[in-house]
Amino acid sequence: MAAKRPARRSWLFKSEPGTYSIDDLARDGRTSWEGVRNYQARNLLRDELQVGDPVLFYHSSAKPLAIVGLARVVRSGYPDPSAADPSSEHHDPAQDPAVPRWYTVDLEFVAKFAEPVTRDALLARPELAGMMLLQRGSRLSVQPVTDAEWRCVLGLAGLDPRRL
DNA sequence: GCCAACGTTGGC
DNA sequence: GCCAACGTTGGC
Repeated sequence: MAAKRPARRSWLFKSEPGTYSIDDLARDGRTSWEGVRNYQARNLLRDELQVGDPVLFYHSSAKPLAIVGLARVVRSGYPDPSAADPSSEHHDPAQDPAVPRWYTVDLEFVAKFAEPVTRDALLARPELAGMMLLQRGSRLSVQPVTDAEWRCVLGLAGLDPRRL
């Protein structure tokens, strides 16, 4: 029997495009996802995200609200350097330097959708009714995405999930 | 700009 | 450990 490999999991990252957009990621090619200051998201970044995991990139507080492209995890969780940097707006003065409190991962640009998959389009799909992004009050900025949700979103984007 | 939802903080 | 106050997120 083949050795069991941990299942690859899919994720959704939220970002306000005025802060960091899919175009910024396309330009940079790769970025460190610094500044997450929520323990639930921190736990995912630190413990769950693995190199190679695919990521949906969502624009929040934007027009339109939409999933706008794809990224990939290229470095798994490591201590967020901005937390220990007094000059950073994300500096956490309460963090003990010896005990990192916040974590980040590195993302690589994969694709920008030809047309954004809008929140309205997502809401119109019955099979996405349970998607975390669409639950009221869901504020988590890093969210797990099921395989079925992933396939549905890529279908809405006009992409074949099997070819990625 | 409003406000619901939710997380964090701090007094007790 | 409870819980009220407060701050933030983010859709509308």
